Amino acid sequence: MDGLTIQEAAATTGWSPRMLRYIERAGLLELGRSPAGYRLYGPEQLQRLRTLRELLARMNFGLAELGFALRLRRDPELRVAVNRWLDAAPERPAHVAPDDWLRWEQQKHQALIAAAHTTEMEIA
Amino acid sequence: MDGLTIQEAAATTGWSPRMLRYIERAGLLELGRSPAGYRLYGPEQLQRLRTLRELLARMNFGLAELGFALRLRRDPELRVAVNRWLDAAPERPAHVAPDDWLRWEQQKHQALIAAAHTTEMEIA
DNA sequence: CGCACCTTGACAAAGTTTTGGTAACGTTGC
DNA sequence: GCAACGTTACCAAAACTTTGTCAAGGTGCG
Repeated sequence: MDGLTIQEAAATTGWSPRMLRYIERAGLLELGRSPAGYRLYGPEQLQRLRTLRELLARMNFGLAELGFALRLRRDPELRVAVNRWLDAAPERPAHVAPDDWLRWEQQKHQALIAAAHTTEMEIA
Repeated sequence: MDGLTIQEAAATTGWSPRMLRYIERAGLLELGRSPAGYRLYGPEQLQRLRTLRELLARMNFGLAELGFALRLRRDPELRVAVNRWLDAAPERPAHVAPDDWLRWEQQKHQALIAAAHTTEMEIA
């Protein structure tokens, strides 16, 4: 059988087995199965899982959001509806820093504020 | 001054004043302000707010997700990164119903399962 | 057989987001 | 000037997501 088992995959990708199942459930990764139903992680899947880690960390978002992006590209009706709504949207990105977005409102970790790179350099 | 105050807007759109501020903060709606700093809701904004309610209810997602869609269309780097990752993704939408997505795992409201319209009619 | 792994399903601790409230202070209009 | 509204900032309850863990049972292999 070609493919690592979930525990081996966890070891080489840094995800926990629990999260590997979660990711599959979210529709973000398709896996082969052994005759007995064991998940099989091939080189391609392992690569994708590692990339996924970097992506989420680097761009600062989560599985739910990626899941929505996927849903968006698969469901034309949804895509149209969302785009239509957004098309009438603000062109000037307001004053919110690109990192913030839907993630403020937790003035608990106010340390984050320090990292704000005020996007204010194209006024004139 | 043309535009309703937040309380009036709340009354005609069905959102609470709290949520109207939240929506603005999320970058999903741009508002004019009175000289004194009062938010001003014009017909256009009111319309958008009503549409927004329908959209979220009908397509079953939330403000966070819409915020991500907005972020996605404004941040090219993010868009490219996400698309590149998804491009290597499963073409056959797995077996998950379009409503589910990242919203299962709460077997508490199992009533939802009844509404699942199994997308299984193009096998042969 | 037996041990270490896999499966799914459930419960639940943690962590975040969502939403409401309240406090402190400014504005509007009678 | 006072009542009814607006503003922001903060705290906190509720809801949801994320992640771990455990139970009941199947698989792989020495």
